[in-house]
Amino acid sequence: MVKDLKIYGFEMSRIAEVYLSTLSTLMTPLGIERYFFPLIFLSKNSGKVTQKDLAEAIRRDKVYTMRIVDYLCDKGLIMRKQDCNDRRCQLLEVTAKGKELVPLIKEGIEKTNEILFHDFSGSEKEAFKVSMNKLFTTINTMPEPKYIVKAFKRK
Amino acid sequence: MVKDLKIYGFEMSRIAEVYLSTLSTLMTPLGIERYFFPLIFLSKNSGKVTQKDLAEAIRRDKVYTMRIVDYLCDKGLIMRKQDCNDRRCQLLEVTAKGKELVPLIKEGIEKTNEILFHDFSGSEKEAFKVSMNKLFTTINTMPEPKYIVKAFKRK
DNA sequence: TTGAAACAGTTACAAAAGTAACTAATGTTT
DNA sequence: AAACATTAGTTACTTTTGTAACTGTTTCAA
Repeated sequence: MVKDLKIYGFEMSRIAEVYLSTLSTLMTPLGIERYFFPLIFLSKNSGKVTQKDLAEAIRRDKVYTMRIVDYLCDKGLIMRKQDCNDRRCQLLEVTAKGKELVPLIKEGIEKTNEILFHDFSGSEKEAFKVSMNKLFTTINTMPEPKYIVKAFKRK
Repeated sequence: MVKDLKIYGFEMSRIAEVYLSTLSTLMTPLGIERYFFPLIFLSKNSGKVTQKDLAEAIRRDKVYTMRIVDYLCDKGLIMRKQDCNDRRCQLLEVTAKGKELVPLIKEGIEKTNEILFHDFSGSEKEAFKVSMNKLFTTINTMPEPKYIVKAFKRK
């Protein structure tokens, strides 16, 4: 057991990097290089969510989230709209261009999954998905103050 | 199948982040906040490898690798030693202090794994490890030019 | 043997991400 | 309703990471 010890964090960050850069390479010619997950989230909730809601969905701070929104606005994929009820908020609306892109992103994801999981059997894929969901649930419900800190501590 | 589509890259990068920051939190009081994998690699090959070798092992460019070496040197965990045969190279040697740290890092990894995989059965853990190895092998043998680019493209 | 190419490592600059302080709007308390 | 606290979003600054150009050394072909 000790002999087989694994630093999953190291491998995972490499795999995630390759995963996202593969997807990025596939999608760049179509007009979006990153922030696929946020765009998909917004397309499901177009006009109904604020930056704060997006920040919660992607579990990132509001500055990072604002940069994503800036990026997607610059690309003409979403728009900020003032919320009439609360002028502090802005509702995020996916444009026609953004909506067209979503199915293409999903194709890109499928293609990326095919590349990376090419040697996985159907049941292996299924088991892996279940495991990832478990891990994701675990990290999203962890008692923050005890162990978890920001991505990396500064002094 | 399409309905259950998953952007693994997004989840993985979050999981990796939490994983490494958990480990970081556990290890910081002991004198090392990051670069656990490089130190473990170097401890297995103390005095026998160069920065280039380390760069290959962690699959990173040489500048990033140099920064890791700087960090570990600053902490007094490794030392750069001129290679007499080739004065371009420097052999990386783990200090006594560094060697003492390695088993503590392994304990930290075990503890981190326990936290993150607490709801995994033995066979689930085993299957997950196999899957991660497969993925890691896949990304390390991928035909670079076709799909894979750097972590993120700049213009 | 010498001059171009390759190589290990470093430096310097550019882009991205994190942190904290700020602005403007809304809520709350007395 | 005035003073204070809270909230959404932004700006400004710092740290980290990526990229390219550079230095000194070695290799190899003419």
